Amino acid sequence: MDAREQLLEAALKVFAEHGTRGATTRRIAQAAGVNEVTLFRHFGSKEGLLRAALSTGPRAVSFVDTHLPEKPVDPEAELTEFCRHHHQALFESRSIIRKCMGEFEEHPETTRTACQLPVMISDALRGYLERLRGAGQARGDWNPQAAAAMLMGVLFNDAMGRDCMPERFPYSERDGIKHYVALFLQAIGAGKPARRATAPASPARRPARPARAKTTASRR
Amino acid sequence: MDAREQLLEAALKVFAEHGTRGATTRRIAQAAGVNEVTLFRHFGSKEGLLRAALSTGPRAVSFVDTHLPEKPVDPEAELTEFCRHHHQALFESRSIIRKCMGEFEEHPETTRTACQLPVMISDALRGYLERLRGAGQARGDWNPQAAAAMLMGVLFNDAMGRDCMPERFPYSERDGIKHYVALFLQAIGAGKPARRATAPASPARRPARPARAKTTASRR
DNA sequence: GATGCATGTAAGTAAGTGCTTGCATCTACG
DNA sequence: CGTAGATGCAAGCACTTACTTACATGCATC
Repeated sequence: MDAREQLLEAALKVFAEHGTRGATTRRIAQAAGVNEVTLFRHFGSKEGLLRAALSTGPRAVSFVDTHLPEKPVDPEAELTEFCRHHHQALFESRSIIRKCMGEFEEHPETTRTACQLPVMISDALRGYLERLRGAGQARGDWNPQAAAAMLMGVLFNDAMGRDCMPERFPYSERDGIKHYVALFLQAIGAGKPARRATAPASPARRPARPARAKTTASRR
Repeated sequence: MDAREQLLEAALKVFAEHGTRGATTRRIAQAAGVNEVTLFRHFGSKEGLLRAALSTGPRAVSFVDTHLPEKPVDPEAELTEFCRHHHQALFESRSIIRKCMGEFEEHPETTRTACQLPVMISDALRGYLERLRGAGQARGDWNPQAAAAMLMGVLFNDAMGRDCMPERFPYSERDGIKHYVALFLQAIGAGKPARRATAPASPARRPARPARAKTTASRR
């Protein structure tokens, strides 16, 4: 309603499509349905508007809540939940993320602020993985930071590549996450124990794993 | 030497720094040490120059050789080799890759051609993983496409994020790859079997694994 | 020495860009 | 009613950008 809000919203949208250089004041004003002069009256300059839009927008779009519990109970369910939310957030903001990445060389400071969020999420995931292993729900001497990078890496890769190279992601978003989580659980030694797949041998018992609070739904 | 070559080289460099819109003909000509008019005489238009530069440049920079053998022998060594090369290629071209990604919405066709390479590499990796499992060197019912996405995802994530969010990658490039490969081997059921994590005991012999053609260097 | 070819130089054009100015209009509120 | 503040509108300004034109220069080859 308010011209100011409309401008912020339009700025974000035009920026996502055309980047800083392509987001001309004329284009933004038109997208906002507002006179170009009003833009300068409110924000002083194009740079001011973009800064305002980028500092408020993505903060609202994304979220600090990682959906990872303090005390791990059901790693598969919890990681799936995390992946779904994180992937969705990435996919929704993919245009803006790509633009920010592309402008890293020219506007490092803008990109830096945009990077704070993934850094925080990565930290949260790393902490969760450490707790998981501490509680004996995962085994191995893997590096938690690298493991976090691995999971967030696939999600990022999927969210960024799904639209521009669909051949690489023939499965649905939902199935993809299932596959990623299953692989990841194996990687951190928290996967399903007995697995006869191709070469069955002895389904050796796996060490203590606390009883599930709530079971996960899917299991193929 | 040749003005044409200098222009192509300069175009690629300026594009990597400023993107399509920021790569002005003046800037490119100056970077090439050539008169601006010469640019138009050779390539007709800025678009023509950029197209020529982008179609020759990255093809030379990257490589189709994935370093993955037809017959898997030593998965750890082979995947490490693959990761090193792929990561290095990604990291070296990170500026151009970021720019292309950022311009996907505006120039989908350009981005599409840039995407052909990762698609091919992904296919090669998927094939390798299938062969690996077929030969009994990996176990589990994981999805090969998703597994390929997982490994390429971390590499991509690392190569793109290492400079703009170093907090997320506190380890060296080399160590990172070691961690990723170790995690990945576990994920696809090709990791080291016995693993007492924090408390090492007997360096128990590992079960049948075909004799190494060439041994890998490091082993932590 | 003459011809042709690649390049440099100078100038200019039309369009777009960020931003400003001056003035008219509308609306809310005393 | 009157006034103040927010907005629209038209025009313009200084600058950049892609691209063109016209002409001069160097260099190799016949």
